[in-house]
Parts: sequence; C-alpha cells; structure tokens
Amino acid sequence: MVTRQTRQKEFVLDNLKQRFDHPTALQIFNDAQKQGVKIGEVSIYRILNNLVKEGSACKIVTKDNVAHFDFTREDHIHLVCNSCNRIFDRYIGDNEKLADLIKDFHIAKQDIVLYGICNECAKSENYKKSNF
Amino acid sequence: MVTRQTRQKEFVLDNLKQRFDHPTALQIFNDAQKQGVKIGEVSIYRILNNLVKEGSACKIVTKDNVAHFDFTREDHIHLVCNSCNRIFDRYIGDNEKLADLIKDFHIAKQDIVLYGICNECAKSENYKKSNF
DNA sequence: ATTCTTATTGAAAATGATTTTCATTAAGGA
DNA sequence: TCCTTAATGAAAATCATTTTCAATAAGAAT
Repeated sequence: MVTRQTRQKEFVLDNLKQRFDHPTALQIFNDAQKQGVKIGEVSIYRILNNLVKEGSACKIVTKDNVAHFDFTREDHIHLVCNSCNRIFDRYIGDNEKLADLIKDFHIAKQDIVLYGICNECAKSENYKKSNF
Repeated sequence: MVTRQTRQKEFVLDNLKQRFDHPTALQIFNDAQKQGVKIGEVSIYRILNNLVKEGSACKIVTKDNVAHFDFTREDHIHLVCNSCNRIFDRYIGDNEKLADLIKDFHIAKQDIVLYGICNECAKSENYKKSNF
C-alpha cells in the first residue's frame, strides 16, 4: 500500500508541528476552518491516529476523556492537570529521581501512569495491531 | 449533607478492596450479578466516582477509553499496556530514578503521564469542583 | 497529457462508555 | 412509626470517537 501525500495530511502535520499546546482534534479542525482549509473532522481523527501509529505524534487522554495530540520532539514527559485539563511538558533525564517529577505539581503516586507495551505483548508482537 | 450507608456502596467498596486487577465499572457490575447482589450499572459508576473524589480509589483510563478503578493502598505507580490494556502495579520509592520506572516495559518518555493538580488550580482551589 | 488503480476523504450513521434526569426507594434521625 | 432527603436505577441524553461507504483525487502507468 503506497501512501499518498494530501493537503489534509500536510495541514494536520504542519499544524501539530507549529503548536505546543497539545491540541485536540477539534482544535485542529477549528484552525483549518479559520484558515479556509477544507478538511472533514473525521479525517483529522484518522490522520492524527495514523501519526500516532507511525510514531510522529503522541496521544494524551485527559480525565475528561478527550484526546490531546503532541508532535514527537525531544524526550519529555507530560503533566496533566485534572482540574483545567491543561498538559505541561517536563524535560527530565533518565537519572533524575521520581521525586523531581512530582515537584511543583500535586500528584499522588497512584496518579503516575506510564503507557507502553508490556513484555508479553512485545514478545508476541500483537501490539503492532494496536491503535497505539 | 449526611452520607448514608447502603448495600450498594458496601458492595462496590468491598469488591474493589478484594481485587487487584483494576476492574472496570462493568466488571464490578458483572460480579454483583453473579453474586445475586442487585445494583444498577449507573449506581456503580456513581459510587466509583465518589470513591475517587474522596480519595479511596483512583481511576486509570486505558487507551481504549475505558476507566479502570483501584482501591487506594500503598503508594505505587501504574504501568498501562496499550496493547492488552492490562494495568501493572510498580512499587517504587521517591529516590528511585526515572530509568528504573521504564525498565522491563517498552515506554517512550512521551508516554509517561502524571495526572495531578497544577499549581495554578491548586491555589485557586477550583480543583475541588473537579471530578478528580 | 490521459487513463487507471486504489488510497484517501468526508458526511452520515453507529458506537459505546459514561452522565444526566427524575420518579421511586430506603437510611437513619426525630 | 413517621419524616426528611440521600441514594438508587431505568431510560434517555451526551459526546468524543469510529465505522461505513460512495465520491474524490494522488500519482503511477500508458
């Protein structure tokens, strides 16, 4: 299957690259409309999910069940506020301590969540079928 | 407002205390039915959300947009598999390094998410109105 | 440049977990 | 036993996201 370059894909990727506010699909859709770019909302969802699959973007789900997207740049982690649903970036090295991550943010250990692929799924390679 | 003790609340809390598999509302509902305990699904959602609000439970949302619940015990963090959607507990101290969290799990830094309350919301105390 | 294949799009409908509504039930104090 | 109102639950609503599928268009082939 040969992938094709389209206006829609280009717009979504560019929009995501330019901004640092972890937009939702709807926010990107609104940007497109403001700029007179014709894209259906559904296509934005599909394009974003594809970017996540290929590793060019990551998806962060806030507690209001809304997916936010971020272009994959330098390694950083995400601090998510459960009240205002904003997402903050924190750049931190491998050798830094857990306590450093929690500083300046009110986080219980139970609310530290690391999304990845468990060893079992990684071995079976089933995860390739996954949406993430 | 005086809170009242009910069979329904008791069942949900007990069920959550007994299990370590981070059940969904539906799983708890199924347990109730198997055991002949009459509770509506809606009530389970409501009771679980109340437990989260009061700090007795925490909610972990997997990438398939399903909420899982965990009775608040010792401090531990959650590793979530994006393929099988299982949730793993990891007990870890403040002084441990970030690298230790990632060991044995295939995680990009972008997929490390810490849910909490940002300083701004904590100051304004708006977060008390929040569901979390 | 034109044709052709099929990847991609997008509108409408479907999905599915969760929340809201509101009449009914029942906890537990009076 | 009565009374207030917290809590429940069935049905309906919500809402982000996904699926469907006919129409469109990228870009290779001719």
